[in-house]
Amino acid sequence: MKIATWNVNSVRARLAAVEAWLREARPDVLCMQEIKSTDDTFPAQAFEDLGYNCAVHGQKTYNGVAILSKRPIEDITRGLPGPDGDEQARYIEALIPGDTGMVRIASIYAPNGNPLEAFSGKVGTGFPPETATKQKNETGKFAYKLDWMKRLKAHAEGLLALKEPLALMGDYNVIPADIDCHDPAVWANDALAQPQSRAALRAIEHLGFTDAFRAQTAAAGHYSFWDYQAGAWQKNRGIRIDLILLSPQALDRMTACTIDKPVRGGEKPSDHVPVVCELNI
DNA sequence: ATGCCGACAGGATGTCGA
Repeated sequence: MKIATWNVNSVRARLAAVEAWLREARPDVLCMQEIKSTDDTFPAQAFEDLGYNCAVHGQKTYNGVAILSKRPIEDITRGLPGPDGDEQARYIEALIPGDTGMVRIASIYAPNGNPLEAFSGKVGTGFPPETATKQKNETGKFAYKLDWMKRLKAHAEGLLALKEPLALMGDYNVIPADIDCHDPAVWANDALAQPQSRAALRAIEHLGFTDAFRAQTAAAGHYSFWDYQAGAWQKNRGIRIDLILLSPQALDRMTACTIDKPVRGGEKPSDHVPVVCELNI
C-alpha cells in the first residue's frame, strides 16, 4: 500500500496540481493538510472521478485536513480530544483496509507556533487599548502549539496500545534536527526549531514511533518545504517538517519512504511537497 | 530591521503561514 502526505496550501488553488500528482503517483492514500476549505467547498467530485473516497475535516479560510483513499475509509475520527472551543481543524483519522490487513492513518496539521513572544512585533503607540489588542492576538500561539502537541501525544499513546499498523502523517511544523534544515542559524529564533518544539516531537516518537524517512537515511539536506519568498526553492533553502511517524507494526512492513522533491518545481506549486511511504499491507 | 511570496475574504488591504 502506497500512502502519502502533502500540505497542499489550499486544495482549491492546488486542484490541478493535486489531480496531476494523483494520476502520476497513484497513491492508495493521500493525507492532505491546509486544504483551506469547508466540507461544502471541498472538491470531492474531482477526486472521486479519479477513484478516491474522501474524508474531510474542513474549516473556512484556515487549516483543514483530509484523507483520500482508493480503498474504503472506515472508523473516521475528526479532531483531537481536548477542550471545547478549539475550532481549528487539524486532525482526521481513519481505518483503511489493505490487501492483508488494516492500517490506521491520521492526517495531521500541527500549529505553526509563531510568533514566539507576545510583544515580538510592534506594539503600536503603546496606548493600553492597542497594547491589549496586540497581547490578545499574539499571546499564546507558541503555547497553543506545545499544548496541541501534548494532546496529540496523549491520543497517539492510546492508538499505540492497539498494537496495529499506524501512520501519523502530516505537517508537524517542527524541524526535527539541524540536519533537516539548510541553515539552522536562520531558523534559530523560529517556533519550528525551538528546543521545546523538538522535545514535543521527540516525546511522541519516544512512545514508540519511528520517523519513516529517517529509517531510510541519516543524510542531511532532504527537505519537504521551501518558502515562496527570497528564492528559497532556487537556492535549495528548505526544511524537513512533513513527517510520517510509524508504529512498530507499520515500520516492520515499510519497504520505502521518499520525498517527491520535483513537485516543488511544478506549475503553481504548494510550498510543501509530498512524502510517500510504501507499506507491505 | 523588515519584506520578499501566496492564499483568502472581500471588494482594499490585513491576516496568516513557516
